[in-house]
Amino acid sequence: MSVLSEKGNKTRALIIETARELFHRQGVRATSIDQILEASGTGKSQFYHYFGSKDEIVHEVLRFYLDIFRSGKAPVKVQIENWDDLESFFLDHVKTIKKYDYERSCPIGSIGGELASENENVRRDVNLVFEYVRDNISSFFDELKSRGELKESADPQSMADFCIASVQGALLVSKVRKDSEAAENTVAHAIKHLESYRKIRSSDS
Amino acid sequence: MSVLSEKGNKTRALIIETARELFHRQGVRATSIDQILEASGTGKSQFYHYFGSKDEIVHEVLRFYLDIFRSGKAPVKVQIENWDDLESFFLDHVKTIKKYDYERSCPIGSIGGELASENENVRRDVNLVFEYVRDNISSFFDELKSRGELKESADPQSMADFCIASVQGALLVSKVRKDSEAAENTVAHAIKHLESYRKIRSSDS
Amino acid sequence: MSVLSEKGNKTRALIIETARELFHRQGVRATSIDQILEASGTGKSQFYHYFGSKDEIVHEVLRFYLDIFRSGKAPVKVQIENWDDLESFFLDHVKTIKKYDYERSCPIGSIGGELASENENVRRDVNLVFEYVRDNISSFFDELKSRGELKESADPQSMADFCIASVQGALLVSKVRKDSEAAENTVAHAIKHLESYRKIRSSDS
Amino acid sequence: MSVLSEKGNKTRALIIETARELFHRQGVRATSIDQILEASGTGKSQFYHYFGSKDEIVHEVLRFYLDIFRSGKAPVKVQIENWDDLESFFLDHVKTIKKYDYERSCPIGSIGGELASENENVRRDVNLVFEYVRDNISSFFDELKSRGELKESADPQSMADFCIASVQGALLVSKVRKDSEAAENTVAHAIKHLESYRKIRSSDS
DNA sequence: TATGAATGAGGCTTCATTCAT
DNA sequence: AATGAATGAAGCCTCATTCAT
Repeated sequence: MSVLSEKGNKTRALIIETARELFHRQGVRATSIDQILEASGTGKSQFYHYFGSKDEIVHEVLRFYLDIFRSGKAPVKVQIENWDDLESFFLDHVKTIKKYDYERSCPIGSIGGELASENENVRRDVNLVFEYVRDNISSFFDELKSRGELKESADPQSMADFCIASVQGALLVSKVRKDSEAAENTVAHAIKHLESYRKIRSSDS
Repeated sequence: MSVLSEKGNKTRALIIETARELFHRQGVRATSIDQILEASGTGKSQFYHYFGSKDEIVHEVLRFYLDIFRSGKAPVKVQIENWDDLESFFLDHVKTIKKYDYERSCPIGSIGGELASENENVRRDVNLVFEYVRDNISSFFDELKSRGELKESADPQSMADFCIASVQGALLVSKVRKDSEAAENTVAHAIKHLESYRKIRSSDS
Repeated sequence: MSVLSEKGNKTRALIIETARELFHRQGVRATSIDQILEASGTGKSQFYHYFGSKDEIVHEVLRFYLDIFRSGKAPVKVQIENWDDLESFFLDHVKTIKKYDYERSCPIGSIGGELASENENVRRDVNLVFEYVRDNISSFFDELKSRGELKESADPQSMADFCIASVQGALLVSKVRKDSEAAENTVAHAIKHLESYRKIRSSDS
Repeated sequence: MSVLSEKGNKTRALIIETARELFHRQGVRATSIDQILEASGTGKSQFYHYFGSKDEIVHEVLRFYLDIFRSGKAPVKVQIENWDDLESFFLDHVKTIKKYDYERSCPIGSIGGELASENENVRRDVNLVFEYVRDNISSFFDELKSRGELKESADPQSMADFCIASVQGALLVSKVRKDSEAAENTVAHAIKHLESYRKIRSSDS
């Protein structure tokens, strides 16, 4: 069911995983196909046996991200059910890039930043992921609102947009700064802002 | 005083300006030196006469951005003196990318996103610009605070980080979405959040 | 008896037929084995089960052509028995390429043109077909001559050479021109020339 | 004025000449760019300094042929002024391929045969050369006719088509046969046929 | 007999950079 | 200060063929 097991093929999955890691570490354009194959220990033209082009593997990588978000296997859970989940959404993003010593930003957003202007398909793929996340977050706010736990002025969609953009910005700036400070500050502000829309503060948050 | 007039050389300035535009439109790696030269109508080795390498022109482009921020000639003013200026800081960013039909994000942040991981010098150059902007914004909050116009809980530095990150995120997401909505929503929330730190609302805001 | 039924194998026949069509449409070098397999719906190593190499399938395709000429199943009959047959030989060639909108030339001659210089076996295979056709045509002229229906100056072999070459040239030029005019003009002249060797004009021509 | 001196560049001319020779010897697809560069002693990427693609050098080679026909520097003169010239047109073609031991056919026609179906630009380029030759030949017949030296039934255009096609066919078949016989027979017949349209036979033919 | 994964050479093209003039 | 030819490494991709199952 997952992208990787779709053809039950290990090599294919290995190539995707290797590409994903390299794209995240150094960007798509900075990653050559030879590099992917060398890093994955795969022979030269296996790549084109499984993927028609470099574009296609970018597509597969983005599909992979959408997939792990959907299945909840991503390092950041996007199925937000309570304020704790929302806070984790922000904090886990920061925690994740900490693993890479703040030398990387969001693997999805960075692909978008690099390629959206030159490749419409990639732009759409990235957007699909963003939309999935946004829909999940905005559903949470919808839910809250319908339960009367959010101020009337709160607009779920716009708040979800704010969540995604502030996280993207936080990660991008932390990469440029090579430290966590800006990211931590940013998400702290974001969380505080969102909570300002709460009407009643439940004890579980 | 400006980077472009430094050597009183028009060709050099033209190359920088052309490179800047192309880097913004399609990214640094996607822009070849040949393309810069063709677009600027300059000959092949003009480039290597003025710039030692491609890295160097990236450096010059980033220096240019720092320069126009310093001289106030940038499309977005970063010398914030009042709440209107702060609001303009956000709105002008959105207004600026509207000119490009939301097909571009921040020209500085995008260079950082693309190259910070592979080129430490570029990372530092981008960071220099971010720091300049952050210092200006945080000075404004410092000033407010010293005048007692900001709540005690307000932390100027962290608020400035939030400003930069949310703008970067807003522009990145708008590029992926290819529309203004996410960016507008994001900056609206950001502005609202920052204003929540105001103690007294002056009539000029 | 036919090449295709030799092993009673449908897959093998299908591959040959598909290759034949693709070679005719786009040339041998322009046709990859993968393309043949995809077009024929056969698996990758089916090919190497039946054929040892790409060269071998070219050989089989040429054998196929020789085969259909021998069995009279070719779109052009080369067993010439009277002047009508000879005229048909020319006209049917033109009629045949008309089906392909004059975008192809002779499937046999074009393989020769493409590969004769680099592959001696192919050259011989093509030549075998040409010889078969020439022998048939020259037999007709021999027959006529022995019946006293041809002028003394007529040389059957040389006339047969002329037949083949003028047809090959007509088809090649029509492909380059992408219309029938040159081909029609050429074969009309060829026919007229050949008939100039007739001594008595029978009513059936 | 010639294609080769157009940019006054020796390397460029050398590449074209080398490509031309290799295309004639082994075909366009069988000739790699590396091979052209190695044979011409040129560095690897000089090719792309002068030519945008492999297609472009095919174009240049065909332009070269048109050029030498126009300037009369081709091994075969196409500016036909009398019957001797016409006869030479046929015989010189055969003489020319004799130099290559009948292992090549017409360098122009063979490019057409190989690429006309897949590359419309090449088809047009080849056709341009064919048209130039045809126009020259048909002008000769026109001239004859206007002088009353050709039978009324003679159609200059169609006769010119016949000339080109029979030569193309003669050369193609001689390559497949690897000897001169078929070509010599074919052109002899062609010449004889064309002369059958003469009204008065001058002594100089 | 059949499947498709694996191999590796080589093809076309792009690129940053250097050199000669 | 200026021109553009030359260089060579590397990038993306295609191909014929072999191997393991």
